[in-house]
Order: sequence, then C-alpha cells, then structure tokens
Amino acid sequence: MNGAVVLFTERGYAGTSLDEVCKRARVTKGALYHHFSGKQGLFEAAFDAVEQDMLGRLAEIVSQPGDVWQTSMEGLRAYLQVCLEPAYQRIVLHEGPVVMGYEAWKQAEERFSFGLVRTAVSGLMDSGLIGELPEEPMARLLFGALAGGATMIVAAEDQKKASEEIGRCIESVVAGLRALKETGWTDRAVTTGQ
Amino acid sequence: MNGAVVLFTERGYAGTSLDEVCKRARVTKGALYHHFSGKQGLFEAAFDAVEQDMLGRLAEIVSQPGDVWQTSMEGLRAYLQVCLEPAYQRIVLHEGPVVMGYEAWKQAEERFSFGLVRTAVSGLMDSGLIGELPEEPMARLLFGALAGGATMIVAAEDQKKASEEIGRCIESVVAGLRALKETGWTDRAVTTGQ
DNA sequence: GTTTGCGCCATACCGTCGGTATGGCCGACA
DNA sequence: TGTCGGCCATACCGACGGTATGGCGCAAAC
Repeated sequence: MNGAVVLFTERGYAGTSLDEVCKRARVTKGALYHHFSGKQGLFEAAFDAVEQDMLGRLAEIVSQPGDVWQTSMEGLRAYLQVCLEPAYQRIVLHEGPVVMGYEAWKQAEERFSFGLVRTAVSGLMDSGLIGELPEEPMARLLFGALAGGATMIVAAEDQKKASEEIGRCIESVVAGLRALKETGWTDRAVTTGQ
Repeated sequence: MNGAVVLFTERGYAGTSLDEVCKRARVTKGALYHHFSGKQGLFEAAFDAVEQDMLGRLAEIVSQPGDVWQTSMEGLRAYLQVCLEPAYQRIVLHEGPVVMGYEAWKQAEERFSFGLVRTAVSGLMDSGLIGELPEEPMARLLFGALAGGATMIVAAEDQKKASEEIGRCIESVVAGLRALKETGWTDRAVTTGQ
C-alpha cells in the first residue's frame, strides 16, 4: 500500500505495473486482488491515503482560533505547501481526475481538499470580508488557481522563491476581492472598467 | 487523425486502442506507425490539432482593436468558452499533462493557450490597470482558475448558468486586483487585513 | 476430535494491446 | 529495364491487467 503510493508517485499510474507493486509489498497478485478490486481500486486506496495524510496535518491549522482572515490565509498557505509534495501533486492533482474519472475525483475532493477551500471561501463571505459572489464557482476558481500555482512551483528552478511569489499573489487576489467589496463597485462598473 | 481526436475525447488516452483508431481511419497499424512515432506521438498530434483549432478562433478576438481591459475580458470569456468544448477539455486540460508529462505539456501550452493568458496579464500590467505583481505566477494562477472553472462548468447540470457565474467571478477577481491597486494597499495591509 | 465452511492467498493461465520485423507494391530515376 | 526508396499491410512478440483454480489454516458445529 505504502509502496503503491511511492510507485504511483514516481512512475505514474500507467508506468506502474502490478507485478512491481506486488514484488515491493512481498505478496502475489492473488493477495493484491483479494484486497483491492483491481489497479484502479489500488490507485483509489493510495489516493485516499494521501488525502487523509494531508487532511490530518491541515485540520489543526485551520481549526486554530483567530479571525477568519488570518486562519484563511494560513490555511491557503498551508495547503499550497501540501501541493508541493510530490505524492499529493501527482496522485491527487494530476492523475486523480484522469484515472478515477472527473466525476469520482470531484466527489472525493469534496470530502478532502476542495472541502477545505470551500469552507475558507464560505467563511470569508459569511463574515462579510469579501463580496457576495456565488460560493461554489469562487471556490472552484480558487482551487484551480492553487493547483495551477502548485504545478508551477514544482517546475520552477527556485522552488522557495516561486512558492513565496505564488503565496503573495494568492493573497493579493483575495485581498483584491476585499478591496472590491469595500470600494463598492457595481457589476456594470466591473464589466466596463469604469 | 480526426478520428483520433474523437476517440481520445470520448474514451480518453488509456481507453483508446490503436486498432480502433486504425479501423476508423481505414488504415492498418503499419501506416499509423509510419506517420507517427507511437501512441504518444499520435496523442501529441491530436493535441496540436486541437490547440491550433482553438488558437485560430481566439486570435481574431484578441487582436481586435479596443482598450486593454475590454479585449482582455473578451479574451478571457472566449477562452472560457473554448474550455467548454469536450475535445479541448479532455485532451488539452486533463490528459495532456499526464500523457505528455508535465514538462512537455507546459512547453506546448506556452505556445498556445497559456501564451494567450500570459499576454493578457502582461497587457493589463503594462497599461497599469492592475498592480505590479510577478507576471508568471499571476498568469499561472489565472490559467489554473480558468481550467478549474471550466471543469466545473462541464460537470454542472445547468451549464449556461454556471458559465455566466464563472465568467462574472473571473471578472470580479481581475477587477479586484484593479481595485487593490487603486486603493493603494500596502503589502502589510494585505497580509494583516487592516 | 473430526468435519465443514470460509477467509486468505499463491500459481498458472488467458486476452488485449502497444510495438516491431518483415516483405510486398509502386513510382522515380538512371 | 533494373533498382532504390517511400509507403504501408501482415504476422508476430512481449508486457501487463485480470481471472480461475486450488491449497492452507482456523474456527464453529456436532
């Protein structure tokens, strides 16, 4: 199981053979197929393991006391940090939707990382810090932005610098939504630019 | 070739067999392997075809005269529309990075859709409409947000409504960056929220 | 204590599919 | 007319996901 996470991370889903997983786990395919429904089932188990690991570490950060803005920003930064881990990036962000199918992946994410982002957005809106934009689309955009930023960070030569830049940009985006609310622009003003 | 795009779109990369592609194109594997280096080469050709098709339709919209803000917003809306097309979504956005590898996918995107987003962001910054945040990360975030929003739209029951919501949210995000610049908040104000 | 049944897993095998090796067909060109 | 090379059809190989079968051990039933 742990070996499966390693192999899926290093070689991807298609590049990982079940024989190799069995060899690393010191079992045979009979045992593997007794515990999992097949290669996809094994992948979903690895997916869940990675997500659970992430969730456990993030939960305490998000649940700490403090104002909504502070905890939201810390949560975003912490999640961005998670997105840098190879296992999370490859298994959850990149191959998850392709291997599991987008619909199943979406439902799984609802219980894990996307749920975190959604509650952060919801908290910011409920406390009136950002405008009353539709919650689901905003959360989905932010989630996509985080994933896109994370993949850039990993591909960067100076990951530390890239990570800080992305973090600042994310905060600027959310701060922009806050500024937009406080200046009280109308919808028309937004679309025309004046 | 066109049949390959259809099959990769409907059944994905792993679910598409070369025999099926050959049958649809009325050729044999000998012919296929004469023109393409293999399954991955075939996928990359399909990828290029889809991207070229997209680029041709978007170029005229972006290149039309008008102020930077207007054309940028129209470009974002138009690209969002492209993201709704099944072929683009599955081949370019979802399976591209997995099949081609993230590094090759990133380089290809640089010539196509990500290039468009990057020039839009660059234009907004150069004309002073949004603050001087680092360009590459901002473009990467916006690109991820667009992709995330598009996948949500496709999964929605009411795609038209979802598309309009996402469009408004995207504009709000960029408008927020504009408001942030005009109110002149400092970095410290951003991170502390006051 | 024996038997029956079941959970657990090892082994051998099959079907599919990506990829290759071989050779035939046909036009260009000397 | 001989031959050389681009183009492609056919037959085949190896790898891999998945399955069928059976053995082993343990616990409940009697």
